[in-house]
Amino acid sequence: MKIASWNVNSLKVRIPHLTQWLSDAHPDVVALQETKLEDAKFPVDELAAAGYQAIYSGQKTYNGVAILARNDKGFHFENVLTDIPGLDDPQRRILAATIGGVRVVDLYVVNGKAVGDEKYTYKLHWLERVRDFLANEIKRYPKLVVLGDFNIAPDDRDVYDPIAWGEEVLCSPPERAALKAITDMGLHDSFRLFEQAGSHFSWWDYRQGAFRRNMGVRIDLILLGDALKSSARAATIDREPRRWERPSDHTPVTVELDIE
DNA sequence: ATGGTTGGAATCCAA
Repeated sequence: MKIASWNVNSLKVRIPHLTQWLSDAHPDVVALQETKLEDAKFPVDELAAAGYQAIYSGQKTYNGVAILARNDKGFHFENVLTDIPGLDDPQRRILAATIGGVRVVDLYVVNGKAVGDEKYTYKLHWLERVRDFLANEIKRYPKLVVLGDFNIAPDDRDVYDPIAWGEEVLCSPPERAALKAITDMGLHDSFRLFEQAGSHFSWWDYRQGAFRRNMGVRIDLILLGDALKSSARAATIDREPRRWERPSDHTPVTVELDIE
């Protein structure tokens, strides 16, 4: 089973990129973030033509998450959640479903803007609620995958210039501690099961030729529960779509699991 | 220190 995550930064603009990449990479399950589309405008037909069914939780202009699954595998979306139980949040940032026996939780973590900003405070609070939610999810569904745009670089290897970046947003100790509180529950960064070197990034700023200069950060993650860790066969970052015309500022990340 | 780019909306906000 091949599972991917991609922050598309407007699905309306990126439908050609997404359908091209689906055709190239043939993932079984894809978690999307920043669709920026109301549910009524979700491109169900275009994705069906590409061979994928979808669930989605969107809003106008901001945020928005979706999960795609290949039609030819006979997958169904079961036990779908669009909110953290008990958290009343209009921002569409979480979507969970069970697909082929695997629990998939798609997250679009709050960016936070800057350390100390009210959005940063909201980010840390939101991550606490996510941690509590995931503690219950992993009990109920040991075969858990948590993936998406975490808006946190796990450590200095995941930042092009950690000295310059310092303890700014995406790298601040409280954010990294919030991520560690999640991974400490037995949710493993799949990319680091295979690759230990730095300079592997998933997001590059649109400005100043950042992609060409590989000035990026690795903030798009796929976490695997203990029960799936030994099934992992590969974890990759596909830089190719970032080279395409009018790209998202993020590129897709993938994990291959040795399960059907 | 500042500004650089993109998307979606409305001529500014979020990333």
